[in-house]
Amino acid sequence: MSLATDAADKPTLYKRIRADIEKRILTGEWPPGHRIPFEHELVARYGCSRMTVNKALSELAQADLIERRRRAGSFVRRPQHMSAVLKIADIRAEITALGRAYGYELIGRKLRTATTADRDRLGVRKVGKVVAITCRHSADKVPFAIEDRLIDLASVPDAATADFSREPPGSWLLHHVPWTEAEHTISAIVADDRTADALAIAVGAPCLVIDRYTWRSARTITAVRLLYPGDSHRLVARFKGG
Amino acid sequence: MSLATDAADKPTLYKRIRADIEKRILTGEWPPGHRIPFEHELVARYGCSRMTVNKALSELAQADLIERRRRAGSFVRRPQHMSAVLKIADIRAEITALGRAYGYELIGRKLRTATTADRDRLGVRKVGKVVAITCRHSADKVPFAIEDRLIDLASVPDAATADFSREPPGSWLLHHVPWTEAEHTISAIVADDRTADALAIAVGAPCLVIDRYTWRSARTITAVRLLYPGDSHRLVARFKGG
DNA sequence: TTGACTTATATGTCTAGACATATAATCGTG
DNA sequence: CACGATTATATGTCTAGACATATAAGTCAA
Repeated sequence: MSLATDAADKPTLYKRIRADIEKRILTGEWPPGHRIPFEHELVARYGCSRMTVNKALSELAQADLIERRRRAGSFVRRPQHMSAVLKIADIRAEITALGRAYGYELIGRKLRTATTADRDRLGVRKVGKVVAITCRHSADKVPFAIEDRLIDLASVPDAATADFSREPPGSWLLHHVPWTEAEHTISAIVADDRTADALAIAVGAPCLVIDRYTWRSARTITAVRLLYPGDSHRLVARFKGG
Repeated sequence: MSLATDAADKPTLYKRIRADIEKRILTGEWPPGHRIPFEHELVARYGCSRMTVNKALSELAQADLIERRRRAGSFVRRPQHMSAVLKIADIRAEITALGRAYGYELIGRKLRTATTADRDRLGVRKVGKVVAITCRHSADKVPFAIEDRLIDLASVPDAATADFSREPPGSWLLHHVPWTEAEHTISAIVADDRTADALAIAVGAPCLVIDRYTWRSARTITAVRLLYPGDSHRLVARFKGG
């Protein structure tokens, strides 16, 4: 055993190996495309078993920092695309996290057989029932966002009887319905009369729009459009890359 | 040695174990907070060694689907926050991927000692040199985005001599400078005179704004503001969760 | 030159153990 | 009952092997 570089291993060995390699990649010492030492070389360098270096390299591969190719070796991945993790919290959580008082108001709720427009929006072909909800979220009594949502009752039957007059549909869905995939589209618009009125902003003021579609295994659950005052709301996405 | 459920293991064993557990979580059979069987129970169920189930569980933990607690067991994580992966590609790649002709035009480039405003924007305290660049990206001759960028020369000395009259600074940086972290802020504004003119849109039209700050190990590299016509540009974020 | 076959090799997966360590649960004591 | 000490236990890490498998590289014949 006798480690080549044992230097008081506070963290565990495989973590040190992983950190060592990560550092060289992130500093640019090992640029994209560079071949990382073979497992047997790292085994010799760190004086450990192959399973240990394998664990370190596997985690780096899972994090997309390196690419492993049989017989060829492991290589530093090139910064494929700048991808960012956008945290889109439940609105209530978002507001309370800011230390502001959360307010919620149900504006409208309709249970109806899906219209052509509804089916188009949800991306379903079968005719079925849907719940359409419009509501307003506020922070310290100031309008924060307008939510316009459609829920497919074929996927979420419980939504027909859920009480959305007190609990926002977003929170209810997040806690009652498991989802597997979703898609956001972010765009900007200017407020028309109705929007301006609902958000208590001027007509022609900028608004940030988030359209979100949520599925559970290829089955649409809900489609929602969130409207935020564009000058006061910001989406923040932090990310890491190589 | 004699699998309890061996059923023609096309994928490898640990992958099947991982997929089995993942499925139960995603279908809601094991809701957030549910305790996953102990490793020794899974060892008995699948008739394999502990390292194999450990690998499956470790990957699920790395993917944030479960949480592991010593002595207590492994638990399904509650859907903490809806986090989305926002792919923000290099603009040139984004446009060519749409099958449109990419156009680039350098509007202004200045090398100067950082002003107070520059230092504030880059988040640096020391006085140093910066490069300020303004340029326009277009798709099929139509203005697509206006880029307003500041590069810290202390972090990226090569940027002083790089030729940004032909290559967009975003592409150049992505291919020449490794980065470790970045932050995006997305908001909406309405076009003022200068913006409207540069994007060939009407004054008062909505614009999507992306402010991006990029660092390499706590050191600011660049700050950029991208302005898109809000009605024609959309940011798409797909994501998966539990 | 090209295509088909062979070989060497790096990674992929797995085993049957081991000791370390954090911590939930229990037990004892003031 | 409250609180500190003890114990049991599940995960965390690691080893020294093994065989599987994809594939880069080399070999040879058409």
